[in-house]
Amino acid sequence: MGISERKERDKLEMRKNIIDAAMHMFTHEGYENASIRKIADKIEYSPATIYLYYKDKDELLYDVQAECFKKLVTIFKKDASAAEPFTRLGQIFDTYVKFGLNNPEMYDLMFIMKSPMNNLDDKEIWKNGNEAFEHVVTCVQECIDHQLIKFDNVWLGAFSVWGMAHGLISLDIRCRIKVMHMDESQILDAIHASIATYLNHIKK
Amino acid sequence: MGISERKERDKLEMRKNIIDAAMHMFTHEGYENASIRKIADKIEYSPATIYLYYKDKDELLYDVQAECFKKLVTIFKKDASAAEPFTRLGQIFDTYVKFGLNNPEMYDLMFIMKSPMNNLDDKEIWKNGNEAFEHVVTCVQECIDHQLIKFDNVWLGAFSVWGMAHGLISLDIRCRIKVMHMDESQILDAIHASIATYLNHIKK
DNA sequence: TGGATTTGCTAAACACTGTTTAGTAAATTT
DNA sequence: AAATTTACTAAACAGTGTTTAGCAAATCCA
Repeated sequence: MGISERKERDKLEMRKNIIDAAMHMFTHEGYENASIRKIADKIEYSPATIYLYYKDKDELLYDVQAECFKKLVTIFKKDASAAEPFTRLGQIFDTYVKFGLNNPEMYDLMFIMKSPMNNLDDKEIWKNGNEAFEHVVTCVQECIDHQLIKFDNVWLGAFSVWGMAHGLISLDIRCRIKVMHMDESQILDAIHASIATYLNHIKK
Repeated sequence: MGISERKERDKLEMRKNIIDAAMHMFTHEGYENASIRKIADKIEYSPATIYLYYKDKDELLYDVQAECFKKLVTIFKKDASAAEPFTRLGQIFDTYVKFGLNNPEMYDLMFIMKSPMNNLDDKEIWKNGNEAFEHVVTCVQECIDHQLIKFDNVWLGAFSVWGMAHGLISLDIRCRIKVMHMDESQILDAIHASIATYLNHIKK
């Protein structure tokens, strides 16, 4: 009997429906305005229905986050594909920064907001972020193998690179760069200059 | 007549009262549980009273943030006071990281949360953060003057240093380091190792 | 086919949140 | 002593995430 299979499909379709609505709400109206009620409105169901498919808002946001990471990984594959490892490291940096600045709401959900991480067990690995991070790890590993950067520990290298990029982006997104007398384009220049300088500093 | 002066004092005292209660609530129960109602409860006034002294929650949090920065600057003066600039740069780094990891709620309010920055005009400078940042700037300037680091632009140097430190701390505070198979003490080691490595890389 | 049961969904409520309004009692001024 | 200003609050408004009770429609079993 294919009924239970169809129901399984329906269930997944409904979840997809909810995720899409949430994602749209999120990127077009901002997180503040993406309430369960409004998401429910968008898909023309009652708010309570969402709780039949998701235990709470955090669980839903975790799935939306997964969607965001799919986009980032796709962009990584497209725009950071140079064969030469150090060149690719630079591309990864640029792609990451561009993604963050062009999609602040997504970046927020992926790397800044508390919410979708609340449900994650302390020991559990963060599946959503893992694939994207592996891109960095692989690249850093190749750089080390070819003696292109001043790191010998992969994790340390990948973590440092990520840390620098995230620091710059998140300070900007959360409006903390106002300690300097800079307008928007100057800030952008500063971010890119910082990254270029950093790459220079770790280059062997 | 000293009456209006006393009233001015009373007004300031009340604001101090509110700030202290908010700060306590914030650091002891976390931001999520620091509602206007609970802060009002703590100082034994009605919630509406707080709105006689602050236009909204953001404005209050901005003052609490100021208090947090006072603490950071005090610690900077105490624990990052080496005369030798590059040594001091390392101390600033360590102090900053230690402060962030020991006071995640304060760090959140100072550098991650959207809230207290909402009221700030786009062109307005961020007074709260400025003094602390000037510590970094001064130190980086001295490092450049003595040709101790591979930077020639002060702002770029200070911004990069800050970006790296902030990136590592905020990824940790917001539970994003779960991409690596690490327990808490390993993460701490990774953060310190990243900073030590970074300092090594920018050292001339 | 027809009655029992399960499924999918929702209206309404609960317990919160930040914020505003209308009104009151006390302090101050005239 | 009367008028006015000040300091404060109870109650409401509009919103939030979430739960509960109940209702039709689809499905299952006789």
